[in-house]
Amino acid sequence: MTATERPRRILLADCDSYFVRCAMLADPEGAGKAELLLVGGRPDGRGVVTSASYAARKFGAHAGMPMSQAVRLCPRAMVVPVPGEMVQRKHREVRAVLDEFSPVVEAASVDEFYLDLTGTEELYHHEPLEDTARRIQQAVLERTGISLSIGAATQRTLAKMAAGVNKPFGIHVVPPGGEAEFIARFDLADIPGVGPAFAESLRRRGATRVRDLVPLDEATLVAWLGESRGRWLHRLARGLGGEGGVTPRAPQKSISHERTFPQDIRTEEEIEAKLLYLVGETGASLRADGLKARTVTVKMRYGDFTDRTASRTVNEPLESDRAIYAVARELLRQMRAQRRGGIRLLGVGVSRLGADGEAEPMLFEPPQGLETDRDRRLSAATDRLRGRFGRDAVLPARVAPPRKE
DNA sequence: TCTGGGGTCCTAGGACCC
DNA sequence: TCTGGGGTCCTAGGACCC
Repeated sequence: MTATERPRRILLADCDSYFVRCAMLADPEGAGKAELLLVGGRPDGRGVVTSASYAARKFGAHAGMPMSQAVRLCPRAMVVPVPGEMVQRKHREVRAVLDEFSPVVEAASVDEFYLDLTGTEELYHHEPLEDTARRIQQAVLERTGISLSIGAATQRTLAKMAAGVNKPFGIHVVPPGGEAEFIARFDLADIPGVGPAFAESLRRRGATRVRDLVPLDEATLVAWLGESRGRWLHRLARGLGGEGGVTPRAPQKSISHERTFPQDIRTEEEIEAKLLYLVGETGASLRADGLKARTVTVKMRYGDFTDRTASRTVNEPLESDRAIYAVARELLRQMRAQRRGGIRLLGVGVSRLGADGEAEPMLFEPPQGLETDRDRRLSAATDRLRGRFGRDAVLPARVAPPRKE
C-alpha cells in the first residue's frame, strides 16, 4: 500500500435469521406470530432445518439439523417450508437499498452482501464508518423489514467475522491496524473457510486458536496444509490482507438439480424415471439462462450415505433434454454396473457452460452430432408450455410429478 | 437421531502433447 | 535405448459455504 492509499473499507451485511424473517413476512398471522419457528424440512421426514428462530435455538435447534430431531428438541415449534418467493423478493429489495449506499455490492449468497465503501469518505463527510453502517442498517430495516448485522474491516474475511460479533442487529468495525488484535481472539474453527475437517487437522497438530499459529512460519503451514491454504492462513493469523476485493458476481459455472427421496429407490426403471425428471429440471434452468453445457454429471447417494459421481465432457455444447438425458443415462448405467443397491438421492448437473454460440473452447474433433435441431426445438416448445401452464404441464412419458407438499 | 439443495474451489492422477 | 519437464484437459472425490 502506498502512503497516499487509504485503507479499504469493506462491509459484510448479513441478514439476521433470514429465512425465519422471510417466513414471518410471508405469513404475518401464522408464522409471523410464532416465537418458536423452524423453517425448512420436508413433509416426508428427510429434511433438515434451514433456519431456526432465536427462541427455538435456545432449545438446541439449529440450521443443518435433521428436522425430526429439531422437532423433538422443540416440540411446540411451528414448522414451515422455505418461503422461496419471499426469499428472492427480499433479496432484491435489500440489494436495492444497499446499492444506494455503496458503489460496489456483491451478493455472496441469498442473505449476505459485501460492500466496498473505499473512496466514499468525502461522500459520507468523513463520518465514522460505524455511523454509515448504522444508517445502512436502519434504512434496510425500515424499507424491507429485514434486520442486518454489519461487520467492517480492511478485508473480506475479517469483515465477515466482525458481522458475527454482535448478532442480531449488530455492528462491529475492525479499525485499520487493529486486524491482528481482532482475529487473535478467535478459534480457528470460527474462520470462514475452516470447516470441521480443516479444524480437526489443525487440532491434531496442536493448534485450536488463531494465536497458536502466530509463532509458526509460512513454510511450516505450507507443509501442513498445502500451498494455497498454508499461505492464506499464515497471513490471516497476522491480520494481513491479500484477499480479493468486492466484485460483482462472476458468471455461473454449473447448474444442477438433485432430489432426496422419501424412501430409498432401488429398481433401475424407477431410477431412470427420476433421472429423466431431473434432466428436465436442469435442462430448463440451463435454457432459461440462455446457456449450453459441455459436461454432464450424475450424482448418486446410496443408502449408506456414500456419494458417487460420474461425468462426461462432450465436444459439442448441449441444451436439449434429450441429448443431456442420453449422456446422463449412460453415466447412470456405468455407475449402476459398478454398484447397485438402493439410493436416497439422485442428481443431474451440467457444467463447462457457455452462452449460445460461444460455449467453452472446443476440442479439435468435429462435433459428435449428439443433438439435432429437432431436439432443440422440442425443448424450446416444452419450455414455452411450462411457462404458460406450469412446470408439471409437460412431463416425459412415465414420469410422475413430485409429491405435492 | 439420521443427516437438503444449490453452489464454489481444491487436489490428485492420468492422458496427451511438445 | 532411455529419460526429462511443463502445460492442458479431463475425471472423481471431498471440503466448505449458506
